[in-house]
Amino acid sequence: MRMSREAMAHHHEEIVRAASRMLRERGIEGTSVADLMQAVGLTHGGFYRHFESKDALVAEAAEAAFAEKLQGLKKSSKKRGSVDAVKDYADQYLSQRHVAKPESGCPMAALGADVAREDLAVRDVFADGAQQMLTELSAGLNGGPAERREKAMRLLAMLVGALVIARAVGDQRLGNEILSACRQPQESARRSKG
Amino acid sequence: MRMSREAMAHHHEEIVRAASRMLRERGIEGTSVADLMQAVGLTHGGFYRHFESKDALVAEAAEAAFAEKLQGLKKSSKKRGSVDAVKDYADQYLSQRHVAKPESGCPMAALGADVAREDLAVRDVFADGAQQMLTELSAGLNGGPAERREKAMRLLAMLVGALVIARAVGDQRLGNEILSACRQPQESARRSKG
DNA sequence: TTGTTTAGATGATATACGTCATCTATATGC
DNA sequence: GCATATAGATGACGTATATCATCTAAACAA
Repeated sequence: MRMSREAMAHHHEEIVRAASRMLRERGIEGTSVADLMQAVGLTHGGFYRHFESKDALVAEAAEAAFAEKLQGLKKSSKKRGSVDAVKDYADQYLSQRHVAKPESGCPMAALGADVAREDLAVRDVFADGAQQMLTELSAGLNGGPAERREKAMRLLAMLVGALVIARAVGDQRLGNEILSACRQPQESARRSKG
Repeated sequence: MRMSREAMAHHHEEIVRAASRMLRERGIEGTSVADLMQAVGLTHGGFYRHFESKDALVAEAAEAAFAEKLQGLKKSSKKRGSVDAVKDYADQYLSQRHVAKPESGCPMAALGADVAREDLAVRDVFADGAQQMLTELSAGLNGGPAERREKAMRLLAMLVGALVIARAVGDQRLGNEILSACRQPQESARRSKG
């Protein structure tokens, strides 16, 4: 039966929210339209009134996942300043909790490999998200603009890679060792010499 | 019809080799048993004479992919020494060619996220492969044993993350920028001050 | 050489998937 | 209030999947 505009908008939101979590947890191919709709309390039939295709949903869901992560980092920056915010972000990023909860975690680590095989629309969302993330991270690093951007790229790459590896290896000891090796940034070399 | 022992061993090898490439290119869920067998010139029927399940194949194929990569790095180490071998490895790792050719590339970047959802057998293969890779990389870095291992972990994480991100973003410019930001190791900070 | 084992081919089964057609009950426009 | 548009439910279609049963021809053991 037909729903009100608000009800439909609400459903749309809920579908995207659920998808952004389910996709990160199960991967793109592991997430079925029917399962997703059921998770929202609907049946599969209405799906195509909201999205042109599954791919279109993936793009929206990825956007939502990035927005969620960026919002957190931006809020934290305003409260504690960029430097501490970035430090905190890295620490939380490299936590066992993040390893265990991909559904609320970084979309690049959870979906990066999958997205590499998707169409341009989704990959553009990832490019946008990565750019914004780099801007936010570089604000918390020191050096000139170019150097800060370079550092942000290296930091982001290290974070994503550490998480991917820690999740892939069944060995928790190894995973944790990698996380903690990456937890202290470039400063560790300097510190260990002191 | 029944094949000779050697013929069967040869087929087994070819299936694993093809799988190790196809899995890295298409992902685990994107690789079907039938497609794989067809790529080797066989039909799907014989598959279960070689492997107990698709998961068992994934484990063997992942092992083969790691072995291939480790062999290359070890050979290079013996020829040019560990330090140059690791530098070369990082440069090749962070190349457009590697971005474009996942089927012959790093299994961690291509399959890490998928493997995180697989059973322990496959994840143990990944743990083993990562350990060996870390040993090999640390030999080409400087510092005490503990520091070298830590550096190797940070390097490996950065490499994997850079590749995952570069592949995910459709934007080639951004991808290349990230690759080149990661290409020069910790030395870049020192260099830029000189 | 004969009998047995078996690798691979063929085909089937059961399940799952994305997408679409149709139906129904309700929200919206007049 | 009435006519129309439509969100979601139901069900179907076509395709794809992992796995298993059966068949057959060839390799191996005796």
